[in-house]
Amino acid sequence: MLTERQRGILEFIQSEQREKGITPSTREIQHHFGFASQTSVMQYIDALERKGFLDRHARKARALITPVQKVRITDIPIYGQIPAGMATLTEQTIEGHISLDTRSVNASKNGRTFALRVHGDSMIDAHILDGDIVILEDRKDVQNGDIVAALIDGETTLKRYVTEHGRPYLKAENPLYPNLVPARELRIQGVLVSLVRKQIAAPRRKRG
Amino acid sequence: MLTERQRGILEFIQSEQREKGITPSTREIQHHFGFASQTSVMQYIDALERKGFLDRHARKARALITPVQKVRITDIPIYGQIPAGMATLTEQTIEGHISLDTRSVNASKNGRTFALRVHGDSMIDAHILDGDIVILEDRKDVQNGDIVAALIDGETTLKRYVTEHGRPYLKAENPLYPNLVPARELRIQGVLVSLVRKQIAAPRRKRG
DNA sequence: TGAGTGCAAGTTCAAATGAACACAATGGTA
DNA sequence: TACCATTGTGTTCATTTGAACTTGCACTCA
Repeated sequence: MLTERQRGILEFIQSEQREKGITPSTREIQHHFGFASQTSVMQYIDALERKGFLDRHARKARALITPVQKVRITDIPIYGQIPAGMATLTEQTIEGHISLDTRSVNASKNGRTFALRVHGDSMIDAHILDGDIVILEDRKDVQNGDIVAALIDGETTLKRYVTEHGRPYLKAENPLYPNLVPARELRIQGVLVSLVRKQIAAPRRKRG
Repeated sequence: MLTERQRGILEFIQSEQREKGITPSTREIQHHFGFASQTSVMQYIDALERKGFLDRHARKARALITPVQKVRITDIPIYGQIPAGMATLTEQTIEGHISLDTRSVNASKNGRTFALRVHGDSMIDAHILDGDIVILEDRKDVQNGDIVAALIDGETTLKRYVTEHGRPYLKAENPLYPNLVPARELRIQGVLVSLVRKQIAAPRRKRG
């Protein structure tokens, strides 16, 4: 699809974006490859754009969008708790951020994506551990069997959403924890789309 | 630390970088905030740089480096198999890439980081599932209890590294699988540092 | 043989862009 | 009071930078 030279140009642009954080100008590319004319670079950029390996913001400096940028990193805020609904998700309650490329997350474009740090082992049978970071999406279409973050007694907890005989309830994936049948409304805050676990260096026990 | 306006400017720069992939020019920032003069923006950028919230490439267009870029995303290659040792980890065997910020991974600076897609349920009791992506590091200091990728019978498998009476062996975290005591040498390819799970939308079964 | 494509050089332009300097108002602090 | 940081305007300058047009060579394909 690409010629040797074209691939070289694209890789140089990408490596500069990754290492320096900025896109090289056409002259900078020119000098790196030792071209006598800047026009050569323009032609390569034309070819790369035509073949779909590059997007360009016309007449803007250093404005080449390569797959490095395209696989947009979503900078997801990590919350400790979501006490009073999504409205209170302010900057203050953010514990940190996590970055993932969009392919790694099952996230759709619509919903807002956020993350929670898991407390406790109530979802251990779903293989979600204490300390895991779960990526959730503020979505409307919750389905039977989805793992969700819900507001119960003023606290956000992670549970499996199950409907039985048309009535929804929340199921813990640990026999030690009871199921939760909502008395009134059920406030779903997000649906699990992805999970990130930072492995601890020296595990104390093999199983819980 | 930052004034309201300064934070607003920084957030605008970051949101443009995230959404459009390119850093706004000083004039673009000016027009977004309705300033009559471009100098105002220059002053804010000065302040942000002085306070350490921004890095600047002098005299280069659209060359502001914000924390969005700083938390360098490590573009980790995902391999399906590592048959014949690290030497054969060529571009061809790469299944894809995954991006994580360096904080999310336990990765040290020394070792090379790579990823494997997990096949099978031999590590189910360590809560590692079929289809999970495990992030590993090519490290020398393997410790008792670490989960490692090792080469066994020409195939890469994920197992727990256990030493007993001074002799190392590989333990599957599933009673259905046998332990593996190496006859000769043990080829450790990487130590588990992190894990990413892409949640499937509609789970068919709750447990294996 | 002619058309098309990739590659490279030379030249010139206009716009985009970072930067500098002068001036001024405000609010807090030493 | 004097000093300083913050905020804002107005103006000007020198580069930087993308872009356009031309010419030339080599190679492939019809």
